Amino acid sequence: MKIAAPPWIPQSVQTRAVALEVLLHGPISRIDIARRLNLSPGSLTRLSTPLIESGLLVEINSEGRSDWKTGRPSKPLDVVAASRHFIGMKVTGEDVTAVVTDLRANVVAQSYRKLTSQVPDMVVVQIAELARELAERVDEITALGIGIGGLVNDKSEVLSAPFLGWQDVPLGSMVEGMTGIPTVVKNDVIAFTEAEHWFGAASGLSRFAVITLGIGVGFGLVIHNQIVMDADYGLGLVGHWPIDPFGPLCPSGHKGCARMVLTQGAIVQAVENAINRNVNYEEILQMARSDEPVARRVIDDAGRGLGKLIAAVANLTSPELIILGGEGVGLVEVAAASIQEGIKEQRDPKAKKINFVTTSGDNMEWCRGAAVLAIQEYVLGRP
Amino acid sequence: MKIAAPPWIPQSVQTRAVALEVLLHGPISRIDIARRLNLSPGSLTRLSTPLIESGLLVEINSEGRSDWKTGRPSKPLDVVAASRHFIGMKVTGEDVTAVVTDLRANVVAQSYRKLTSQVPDMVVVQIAELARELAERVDEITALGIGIGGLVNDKSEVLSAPFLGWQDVPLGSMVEGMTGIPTVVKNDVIAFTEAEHWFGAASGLSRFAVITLGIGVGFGLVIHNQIVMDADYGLGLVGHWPIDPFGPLCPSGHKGCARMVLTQGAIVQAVENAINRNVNYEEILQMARSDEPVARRVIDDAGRGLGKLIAAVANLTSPELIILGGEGVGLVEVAAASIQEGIKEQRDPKAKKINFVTTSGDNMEWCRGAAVLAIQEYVLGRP
DNA sequence: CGACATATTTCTACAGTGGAAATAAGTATC
DNA sequence: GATACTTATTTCCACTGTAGAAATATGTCG
Repeated sequence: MKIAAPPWIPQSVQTRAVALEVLLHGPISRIDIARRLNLSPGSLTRLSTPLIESGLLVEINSEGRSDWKTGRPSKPLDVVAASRHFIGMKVTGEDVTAVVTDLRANVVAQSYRKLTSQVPDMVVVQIAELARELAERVDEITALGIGIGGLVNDKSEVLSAPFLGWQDVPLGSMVEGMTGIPTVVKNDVIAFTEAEHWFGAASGLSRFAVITLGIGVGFGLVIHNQIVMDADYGLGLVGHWPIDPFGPLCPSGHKGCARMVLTQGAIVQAVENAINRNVNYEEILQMARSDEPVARRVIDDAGRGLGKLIAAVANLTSPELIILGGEGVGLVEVAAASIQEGIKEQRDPKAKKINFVTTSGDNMEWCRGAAVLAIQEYVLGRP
Repeated sequence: MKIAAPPWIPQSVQTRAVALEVLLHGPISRIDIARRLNLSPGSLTRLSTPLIESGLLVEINSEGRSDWKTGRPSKPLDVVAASRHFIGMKVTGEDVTAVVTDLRANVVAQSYRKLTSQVPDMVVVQIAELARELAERVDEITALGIGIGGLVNDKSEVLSAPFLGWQDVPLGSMVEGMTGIPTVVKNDVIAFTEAEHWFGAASGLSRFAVITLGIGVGFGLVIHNQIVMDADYGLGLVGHWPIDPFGPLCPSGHKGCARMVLTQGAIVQAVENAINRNVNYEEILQMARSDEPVARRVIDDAGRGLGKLIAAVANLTSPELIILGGEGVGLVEVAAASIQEGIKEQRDPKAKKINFVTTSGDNMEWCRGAAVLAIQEYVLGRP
């Protein structure tokens, strides 16, 4: 397992800016970079040359330039995505899922480990084993990112992780100590949001929101190109969002809050209570599709609630896009009509239409998000 | 009436940054500016000298430096606030209120005019008269800002202003043409928000929210030091915020939305309906204070609703501060307890306490806000 | 093939920066 | 009151990174 990697070209602020521009905005010509960064063409030659020589960037053939014909064709620059590799891990109360990605967060390997214990020291051992296993599959690993549901401080210390019963666990430094790989730990929803921002549906947007459905309800917000976060981030405040004044009571004494209406657990519970037998989430979605009345009703209630939440987010933060993700995102397709109903209830008809998209709902998305944490740490350096 | 004013020192980006730092963060020593802007002390001498020579900045005596004793005392720099004057106007369906302020948005004169017509051409004539009248009271006017309730495009064109029945009125250029004063027009809540950001309770904060109560319910949001705004801004989307599922029906068919619960008109209406006589808003607040049951109930319902709205804003946007303003802000003191109740209903007890403050509720605040639009336009120049 | 259009490179003058050292202006100590 | 000390500000200089002009590269079009 090789860990060291060529350092990101930290030379000047502008060199970094150029490299970042190429990383985020794909193959792009020098002249376009110059325009985006307000630099002269001459400066761009100066800045890009050492990046190409170092092997981080390459010139590629422009090929199909449909809109332009005349003039010297540009030689777009692109990052050599495979020149660095990163590990991303998602830690839950039961298991650790992990992927290896390249610089553009493309997944090149993955693995999984069931937790045998929730004691921090034991978990760290399993994380380290998993990291070692994955590191064998590529030349070298540059950095490791871990996403975890809970309150995380300063990219390393887990202040509280309810699913693991953790309190004040310096996970980042523990893993770093055991693996030797530079490690960054952050909240899982933040990781997911950053991944969408850099390499996902929100690429290029400066203002968007993320709502994740799964075990809990997560919320991420990017405004003016930066994630919005404070010390409370990770408590899952949006899980308390009141959706149905007559809904089930949550442990905090709230009636019908988001986590009691939108989560997979809540939906399964509601249906099971009514039909008196065990079903799983996917089955419920299927039942709703074929208009089985109980499932249909529960799904529609959730859809309407989600619509109201979407509208609330849109009304307060005006995102260009809302991304719906998480394992429970299957709801969105089945409840499409009731989501629109919910939106309509809370949104001025004169306001512009709310754009939203769903992600695949694949569990690996969380790992990819964690890998993006590592990529960002590597690329942006100490802020 | 003199209009021309010494131009803001637009020389270099950094010179502007220094001037802005002094404008916003009051008397401040060169060394502190250097630290804030990440510049060397030497650079600060270079940058500040021409600003002092031009008369925009002055050295003042440091006087009481309570925390430090030894070393050469600093000579803090301050802007000569009285060196420029600005007009700020708030236009409603019935009247125009206006103030003259200095560079720090301190009010030095004010005036008022009842609108004799709502026809754009006539309104512009009255605005121009008012501007001329105010301009006589100071040496010269640098710029004019107008705040208006509605959708405004590009600092000048009013796309729609329901209270005036306007549609696509190029108010900015009309006023500029008639007065010769550089004019900027924006939404009134944005103006209010910017004023709080630059010179009000949110000075120095990078993330805060504003909720205004009055004829309508307004919402302003600043995140990462920039106002959050899109093309819909000015529609008053937060006025549709659902507060009471059993509340009065609004013209858009929403039940108990914010404007039907929180506005002065809604509160007066609710009380009058119950007691069968005419009362005004201030009387109702007084009645509630002495626990008159109808007023108490209406005020408490509004308070609880406002609390829920405050909590929603806090849950989604994590502001460092929420500022409550507008003519109807008297509600906040009288309904303090029920506001806390409303917050409690929607906020995780583990989340940190929400900070909020109220402004005076003086109508002049809107004008001051409009003046800040003019100040910003002058200081920041074309962006 | 020559005219044209656009991208990229080369070259140069120069503005703006950090950093060291000097200077200024106070307090603390004896 | 002299001296040491502390911090703010200024002076000065070497140097980096920039824009901008001009040259060059490389394609399309007629």
